[in-house]
Amino acid sequence: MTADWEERLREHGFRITPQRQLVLEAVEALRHGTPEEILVEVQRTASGVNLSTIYRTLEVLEDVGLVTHAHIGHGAPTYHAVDEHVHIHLVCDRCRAVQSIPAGVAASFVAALRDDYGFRTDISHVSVHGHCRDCEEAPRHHEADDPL
Amino acid sequence: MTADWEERLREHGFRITPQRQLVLEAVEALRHGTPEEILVEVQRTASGVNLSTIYRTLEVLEDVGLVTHAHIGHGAPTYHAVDEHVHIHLVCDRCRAVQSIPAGVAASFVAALRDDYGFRTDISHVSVHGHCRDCEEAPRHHEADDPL
DNA sequence: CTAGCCCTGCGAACACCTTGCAGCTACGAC
DNA sequence: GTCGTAGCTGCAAGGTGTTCGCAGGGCTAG
Repeated sequence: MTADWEERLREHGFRITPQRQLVLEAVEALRHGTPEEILVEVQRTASGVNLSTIYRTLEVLEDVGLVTHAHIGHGAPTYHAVDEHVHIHLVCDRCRAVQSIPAGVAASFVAALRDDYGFRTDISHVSVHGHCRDCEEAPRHHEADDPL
Repeated sequence: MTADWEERLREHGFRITPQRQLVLEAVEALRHGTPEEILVEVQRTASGVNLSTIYRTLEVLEDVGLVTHAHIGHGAPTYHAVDEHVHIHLVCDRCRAVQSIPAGVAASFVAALRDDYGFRTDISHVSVHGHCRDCEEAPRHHEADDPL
């Protein structure tokens, strides 16, 4: 039996390799993962895998539509599998917390962008910045001096 | 006569320096500028200014509320003066074009986030990714192989 | 004018990502 | 099964964007 992801890679002329399988499994296991985190997860099984392989593999997997990425902070992007529910990231700029909410909340906004500007929005790629409930209620005037 | 920006800095205990003035003027002149672009603009007047000073100055100016930044691509953030009209960036992932639209378009979305999730959205900090009208109408299957 | 501390320039360091290359391996052809 | 080749990987070096430590200099209060 041939798994769906193998099919997907072959369709696009890519080969099936242990590394590609491991990266895909890592992404699914982590739900949200930076390339670095994915590397660590993959290395639990295969310690020899290199970071550059992670990057190249993620690019391939994204190309064939098995994973997507979103820019949450300003640094590392986070990857997740496509069969997850489509969601939007709410990023608190004060405490760095990330909250996921259903994409439906933005439906009318997305529709307005499409109708008024002809812009097709990739809503899962968006990250919304602001302040979460907790930080808003406790308005101390210093932002996240805890280095994460 | 004391300019408004000087007042603003003093209020927060910061000093007035030529570098801070030049950076602020550069941001206002460029309307959208990365730190690197701001450096170039500043160096047209004062060639000795260093990049690290740009970063530190932008941090100070943002702290006192004279400039803000938004993450447009995945790389350099762009800074702009706060007296600009609040706007949202529409980023086309295919042709890299950036379009600015009035923040009002997202009003109901922002309201929903506030009411349903207690999240206070900094809408000008958001960048929305997707495909612009032109790229959507000409669906060629290669993305921006022109290296910008 | 003077003293003190903030601010700046400089260089090194850091984080994140990409690239060139040599060897290995998946996979179609036989 | 085995062979050949092109695609893939590991490694190390390099690139870009950003931060930090330090020593000297300039802004400001007194």
